[in-house]
Amino acid sequence: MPFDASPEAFSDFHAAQALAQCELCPVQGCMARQGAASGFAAAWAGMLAPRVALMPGEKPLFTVGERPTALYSVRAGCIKTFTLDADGNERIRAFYTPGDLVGLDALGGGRMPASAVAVVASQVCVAPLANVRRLIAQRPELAERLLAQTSRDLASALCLAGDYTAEQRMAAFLLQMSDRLPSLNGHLRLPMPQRDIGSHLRLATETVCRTLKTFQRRGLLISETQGLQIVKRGELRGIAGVLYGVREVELKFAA
Amino acid sequence: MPFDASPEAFSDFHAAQALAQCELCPVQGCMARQGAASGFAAAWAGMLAPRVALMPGEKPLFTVGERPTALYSVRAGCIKTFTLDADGNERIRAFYTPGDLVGLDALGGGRMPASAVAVVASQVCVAPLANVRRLIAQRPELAERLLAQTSRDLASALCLAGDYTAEQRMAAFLLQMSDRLPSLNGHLRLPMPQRDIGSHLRLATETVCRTLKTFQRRGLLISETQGLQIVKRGELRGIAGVLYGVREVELKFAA
DNA sequence: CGTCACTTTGAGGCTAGTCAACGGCGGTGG
DNA sequence: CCACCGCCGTTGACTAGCCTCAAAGTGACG
Repeated sequence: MPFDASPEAFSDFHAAQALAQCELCPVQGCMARQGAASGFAAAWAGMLAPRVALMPGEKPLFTVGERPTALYSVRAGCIKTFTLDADGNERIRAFYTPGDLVGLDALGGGRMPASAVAVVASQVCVAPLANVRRLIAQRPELAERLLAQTSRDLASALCLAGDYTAEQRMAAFLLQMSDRLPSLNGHLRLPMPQRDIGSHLRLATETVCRTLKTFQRRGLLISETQGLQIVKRGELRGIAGVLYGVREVELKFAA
Repeated sequence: MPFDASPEAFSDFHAAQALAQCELCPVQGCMARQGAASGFAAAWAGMLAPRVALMPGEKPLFTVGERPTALYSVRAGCIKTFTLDADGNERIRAFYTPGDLVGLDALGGGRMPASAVAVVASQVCVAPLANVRRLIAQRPELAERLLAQTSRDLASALCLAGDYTAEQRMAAFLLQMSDRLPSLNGHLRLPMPQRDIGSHLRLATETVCRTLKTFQRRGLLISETQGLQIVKRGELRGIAGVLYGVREVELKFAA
């Protein structure tokens, strides 16, 4: 198969994603909220390098140890970042879906802390760091947005670093994905295989599978080929607990 | 004992820490490197609220769920951030030692994702967010520094989120602490009890203790009352692997 | 219709957690 | 000055959750 990830080559599903407008981009996203700063979007868009298409199995977007040269805004598809352990196994650090910024964890050091490849046919916008720096100097609000996004990533990474059971992790992961991925009337299609989910959540693929089955047996969801349907979102939230950003539980702590 | 954490009340050890100059502060830190921007340090220092003294067991620096109002630069001592799980157990998200910035993971959301208390008698500089924002508008390089620091925190949090053994975690933690804490000719004094270390590394306190003993039995370190001495730093690095930012191992991956 | 990657299921083992008990140290009060 | 108490660290025995290994089932695709 030739290297072809143009929108035409996408499935219907991905075509829908590709059509998502640039408001998805966290850098541009809050424009509407902030009103003003009308020239900002144009300034950001104007410094982007040409968009890049990525297919799974193709060349990585970047590789661990490289010098960081750009930030990447996911426009369609799904990107994963990972490192390899001593046995050559992937340790997936994060999945990035349309609207996410890839590369924020490299801004502090001189080296990429991970490699990045596409999980499915994907498109990313490339923002060269030199341009980003220049734009920051002109428009400090860009820095604030990047900072806010990095901060959110940090908060969720710190959460994932905690000690939670397989069910808690899976529940939180599914809820998160259903928030971030477009669902076609309730049917959620997970772009990554269970092996990747496990590698991200620190679970064996067998455990991922078994946990899904358990959830299904309890009627929390219906698993389908290459996807699933969440039935009892509330109960999943209860299982995920703190891992899913809901704060109702905190009232208990006062007691 | 009254609320008194003035330098005079500190032990010799903490007094030494308190004397650390403001170059520790990551916001000011790279001044020397960057040369130029001479007015920057003064601008930063000028907008700081009065320094705060904290004692363990006293009122938290901030509490989970609060609206973020400031960033905090640790000047002396040790601060930990944590949340409580359903059973009321602490889950320690991070330790902050002199030179660290606390609160970066709150910049993206409207709520503090954790509470913060002192582990030992500590002092922090308070940088009100309103002032920070104002200063960012004037001096974009501040945003870049905060971004770099947040990015580093993110990279290390993503690392800690991975699947590693008790020994790997402990080795990485000890190496990190020996980098960040002042050591008196090789003698490293850990400010936090083993229970806290375990809560941070997702290990039972018994496991922390056993792992330390194992390291000692192998001659990697000598554990002392309230501290330890690292003997074979190289071997500890080998155990920590990717968790400690050393990249030598990567050569193996090429094969 | 065969291949291949992914998913599913079962059996067994290991890491680290839990539970329980003890020793040491520092503070506190008689 | 010493007995007491509480926190912390230490050690052992047992347990549980999850991983490993193995093998069969399923779907996508050439």
